[in-house]
Amino acid sequence: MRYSKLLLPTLKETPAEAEVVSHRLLLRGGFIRKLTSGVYSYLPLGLAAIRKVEQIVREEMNRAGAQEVLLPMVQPADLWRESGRWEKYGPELLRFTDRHERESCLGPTHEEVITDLVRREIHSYRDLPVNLYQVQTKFRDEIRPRFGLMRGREFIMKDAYSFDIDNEQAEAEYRNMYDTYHRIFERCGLAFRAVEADTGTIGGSFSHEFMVLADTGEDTIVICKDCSYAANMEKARVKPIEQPPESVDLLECNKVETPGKRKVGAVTEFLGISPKQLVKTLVYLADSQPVAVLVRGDHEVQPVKLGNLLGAVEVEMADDKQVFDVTGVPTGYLGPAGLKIKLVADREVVAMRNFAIGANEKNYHLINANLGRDFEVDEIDDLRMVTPEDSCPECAGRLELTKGIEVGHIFKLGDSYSKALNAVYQDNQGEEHHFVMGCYGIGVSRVVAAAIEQNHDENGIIFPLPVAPFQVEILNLGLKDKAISEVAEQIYNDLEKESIEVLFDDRDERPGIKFKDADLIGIPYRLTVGKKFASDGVVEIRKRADGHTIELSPDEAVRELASMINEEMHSA
RNA sequence: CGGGGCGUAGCGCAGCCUGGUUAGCGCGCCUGCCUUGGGAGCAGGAGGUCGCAGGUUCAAAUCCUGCCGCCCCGACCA
Repeated sequence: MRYSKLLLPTLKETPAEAEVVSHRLLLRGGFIRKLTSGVYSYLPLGLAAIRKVEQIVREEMNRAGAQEVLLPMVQPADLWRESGRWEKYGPELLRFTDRHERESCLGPTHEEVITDLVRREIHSYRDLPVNLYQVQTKFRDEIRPRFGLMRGREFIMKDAYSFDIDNEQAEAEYRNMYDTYHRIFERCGLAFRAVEADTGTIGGSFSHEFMVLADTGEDTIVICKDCSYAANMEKARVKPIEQPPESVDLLECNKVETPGKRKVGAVTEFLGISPKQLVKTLVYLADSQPVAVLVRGDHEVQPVKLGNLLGAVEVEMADDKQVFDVTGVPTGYLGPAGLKIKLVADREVVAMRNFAIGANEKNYHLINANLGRDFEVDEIDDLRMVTPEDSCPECAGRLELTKGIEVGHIFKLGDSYSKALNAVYQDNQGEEHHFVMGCYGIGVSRVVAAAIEQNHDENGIIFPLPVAPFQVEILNLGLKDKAISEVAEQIYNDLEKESIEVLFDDRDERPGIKFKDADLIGIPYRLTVGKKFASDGVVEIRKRADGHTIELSPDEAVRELASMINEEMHSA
């Protein structure tokens, strides 16, 4: 492709709206332009990168035995009512009515549609298992779109749905997809990790997220340095402590005045104890029902774990006023003893002895309180966030917290959708069973953003070869010099003959501009034809990632590039 | 939705507080000259409903009211 013919409007300055690096570079590099909040147009370079990811995804999905389909984006409300999600899904589902007043929505995901298709077309165990996927634009009316392609309202997603005869087969397919996802992200040249994840609103029994490791990621994940355990913070288990504490004498529980001491730090300092000897009482609203949660003073509640324990969809912390309305106690002095609302405790609290709690009275705390003697709780579970001080729940090894960008998510769905939509097949006895389903998503457009978040420097993008819009960029720095231009043209033709994807910067621009643009758009290999050819008969190959430069004759350069690229593409 | 901020040329901004000529600056764009290994230089030029609608005023980018859009911080997710 000739640069002079390409719509590639690079920007010297960063548009004010872009905060994160991938957003900035995608805008500056002329990959995308915003139409409206969370909705972007893909320009040729942006599309090329998207296509690269799509191609890898298709090859690996096909290899894994899945078949590609393309499902409608506009979906009837009735189908969503059947699954119960018309009510459940919330405002993220963009709803509208057509001219006949039929209610519809824009597909944020396709469990309903695919299950409907399969229930109509597949009736026999002989046609199973089946895994159907598509690559399609999804629309989710995000509360707050941001970060460019990282969290748009409209985005390109690969979603796959598997239908199996039983759990065993479904789990085999889940593993198949787990392996396939590993291959996909490896081929994309990304550093990533599969982590145990919460199943969220899609539901189902277990699930993994695939996280691209990048400091700018929105999710915090926990990985074990000593084994393969990795999990999303929402899900990360805390290793149960060895039971129970040596026999400690239970001291007498006393009320002490703690004037104005509300925060854990202030209270413990005042009392001369460690935050580990205090239990804090936090009030949450779980589907609007108040519940008090007990955790050790230096720990944090993990709301998703709490929601799972309570079977609640929405869990939020109560504000000071709500707390007072529900308990009659100002925040800072809440305690479990005598509280009238539902009370749950983190597992670790059980092992504590003689600890401090709020007295449920302004300016007072209780010391030497003990669970079982001074108060009871309704339920006990792992409810806190893990910390780097915890050890791995699997191997007791060292844990590390890192940031990640979720680019893929796989779920074992079970039969929740097939039951809701009454999707059944007959087994070899003629008996009807519900399909056992799984679903598997990859945020294709997000993968491109994540690749940039993970691979860039101060000058611009450094694309991994497999997802780069072009593999090589040729700079002709001697446009007015016939000999130089002829060689540049020759190399361009030769590389294209080798099926190498090449962008040829043949613009009538000064060298500085070409170099800066080349760095910005991040094509992995740069081949410069300039005055060194005139003087020494050599051209220059430079690797964007490490700046490594070699000088070769034009013929050698073509051969060298072809072999480097081939090797790199096939080593993954 | 709650909290904060912004809307002036394609992009980045100044001007607004304290109303008053042809609304500026840098980058980009067009023409010519010149230059050609890291976003050159000179000369000339095009480009603006000052987000929209009302209002106050002799006079509004500037003051007031309402609306719209966008960005950032929290709850959602590929």
